[in-house]
Amino acid sequence: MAEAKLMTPAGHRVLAAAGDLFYDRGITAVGVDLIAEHAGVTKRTLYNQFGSKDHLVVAYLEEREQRWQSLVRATVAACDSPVEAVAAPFVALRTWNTTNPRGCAFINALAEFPNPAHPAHRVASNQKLWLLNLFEELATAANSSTPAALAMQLFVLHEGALVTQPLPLDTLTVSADLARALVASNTERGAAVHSPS
Amino acid sequence: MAEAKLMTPAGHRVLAAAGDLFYDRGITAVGVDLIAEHAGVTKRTLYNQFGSKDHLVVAYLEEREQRWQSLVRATVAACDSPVEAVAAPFVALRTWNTTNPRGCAFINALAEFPNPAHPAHRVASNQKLWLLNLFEELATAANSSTPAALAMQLFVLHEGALVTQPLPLDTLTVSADLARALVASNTERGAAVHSPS
DNA sequence: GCGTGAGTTCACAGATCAGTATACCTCTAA
DNA sequence: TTAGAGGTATACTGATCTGTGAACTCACGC
Repeated sequence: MAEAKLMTPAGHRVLAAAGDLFYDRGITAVGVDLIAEHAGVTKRTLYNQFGSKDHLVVAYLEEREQRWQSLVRATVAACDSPVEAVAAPFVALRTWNTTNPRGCAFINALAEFPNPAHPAHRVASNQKLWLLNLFEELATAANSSTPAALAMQLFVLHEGALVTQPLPLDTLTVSADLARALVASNTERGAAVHSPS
Repeated sequence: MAEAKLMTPAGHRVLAAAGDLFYDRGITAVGVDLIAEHAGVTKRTLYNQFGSKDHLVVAYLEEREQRWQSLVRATVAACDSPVEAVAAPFVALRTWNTTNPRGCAFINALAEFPNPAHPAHRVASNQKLWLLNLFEELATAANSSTPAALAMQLFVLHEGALVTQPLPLDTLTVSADLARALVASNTERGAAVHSPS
């Protein structure tokens, strides 16, 4: 991730081309020849920069991870209150979806690499746990009575909205609304629908 | 689907082997040679029975679809009340997960075949819409005030529990509990946390 | 001037992929 | 008895895959 600065111009073009192609068509469906061609670069250069396709896949996922986490953090920082901030990832997701309409790259990577030992699987898995952890931090900061349980609920809602994105349904609005209702009933002293066990 | 009866014994073995391998390792990662070997069958027989790998993939998804829908319907039928039946797919999912611990085959198929024109994409997509439709029917039968909105909420929760299955978390309990709370507040005349728009 | 590193060109290895061809075997039903 | 369906065995095609080898160009900094 910190290697972005010391990456060569051709390396950046390769990573950009790989990003578009992997995300649009799937990782295993895209060959290195196609990536090199789209980057206007020789296959030799690709291998000089990244060593192997697996390493390129990891770089692709880490690049997206960084961009997504930056967006979420900025959205959290822009919130007026800690309570509002708990639902910030849902707001960030709405922004994100406008430029990333083909579902979640990490979920797709988990599907394409079921083996937990595969480096791409680990990156994607860690990304999901990062979000769950963030929800818990935000819930704690908002004085939730049961931050861990609330975080898990929000996490499930978030992933549900993400994974149903390829379908012609507006699930994001549904899940974001429900998330805000859960946050409200779990932080204010109002009547809770459901007190998480 | 109805062709299961007129499938040859070798054909059944092929479909069974393909089912295991596709589900465990991913579809594109498994070649026809491996399937034929695991089925104790010649590649010629595989092609005589299914014509192409794509057709075999479709048969694999349809077989799982049939098994999953049967389980859900049986779970619905075993419920004592219409209100209880609305959450039946979550109960069915708990049973299903004990023998299918590697996530949702349809979500994985959507990730592996992003092209909506691909027959495997269509089968998987239709399966998801079937579940959403079932939720709406169940919600209507339980006298929900807003069955379409409730169904969408339950659907998102269900898919969220499914997609987070590869992670070491018990998201199913969380989403099932929350689902039941939503059903209760949307069918009884109790205080609703949130009235869906 | 001269070396160094980034990039190119292009050929090629070795594997694996989906799918086909040919010839033979065996059981059943007409 | 014989035809045909289901299956086996084996070799093969042609494409595509990841990855490498070796020689070349070019720009920049000492």
